[in-house]
Amino acid sequence: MQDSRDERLDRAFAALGDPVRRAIVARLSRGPATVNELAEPFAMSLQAVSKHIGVLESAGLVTRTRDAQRRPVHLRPAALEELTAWIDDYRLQHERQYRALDALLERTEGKERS
Amino acid sequence: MQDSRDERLDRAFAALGDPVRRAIVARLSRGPATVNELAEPFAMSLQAVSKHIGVLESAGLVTRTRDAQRRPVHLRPAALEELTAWIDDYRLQHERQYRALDALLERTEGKERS
DNA sequence: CCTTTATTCAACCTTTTGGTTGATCACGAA
DNA sequence: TTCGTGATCAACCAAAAGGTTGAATAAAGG
Repeated sequence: MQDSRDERLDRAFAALGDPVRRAIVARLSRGPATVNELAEPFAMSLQAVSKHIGVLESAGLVTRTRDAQRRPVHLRPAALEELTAWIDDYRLQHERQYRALDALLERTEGKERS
Repeated sequence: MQDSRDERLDRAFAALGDPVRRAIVARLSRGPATVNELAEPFAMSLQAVSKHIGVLESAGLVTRTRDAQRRPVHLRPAALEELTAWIDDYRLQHERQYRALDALLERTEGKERS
């Protein structure tokens, strides 16, 4: 599995595009949790939740450690940061673009009036 | 199609989990573009790109206007903002959580030493 | 009108995703 | 060693995603 920045973004954004996985991330923001704990709120098998965690892990959004038989899951805030960075990059570029356009229109109007 | 906040987030995050659609968003951050213009960089049919735009639109990330036969696509920065808001919410909560934990550990160590 | 240009609709196909169940593995406790 | 608990692996299935091609629609330009 290659791991370019684009591929990481693909997996991370796609991972968050599922309500179960977003709920898991939300839960983990309050601290690590085991698979059992994470599965508890959902009306689905433990295995299904385990798969969701696998998806989050391969997206770099969480890590798994070991504690006896348990496999506590931890949030990886750096991955979240990378996502906001990507979004803000283009959101702010768009904003700048519009400010520039407004300025241009204002100058043009000025000329037409004169 | 119901349109709860969760469903919008689902669609928006999932929409960005595709490199073609992220490239389209990146392009649109520099200003509106027609379907033809948006399709130009990709080695795929116009129809496929049109579908991608449809996905972005139903996620609320872009809007389509009309200009003669053309259907210029525009970025909707408010939707991007909603995504960063969601992420930052949990990213910051996680950070606070850790600061609180650190503080607790520090106090405990202090007691053990005394 | 007829043609060209820009785009969408529709049917279809293949791959991926999100779930299931049953078996297996890893560990701690008795 | 055996048992119970926590989690993963594997095989399978239905539904959704992402692409294709061909036909249809909308508007401008001869």
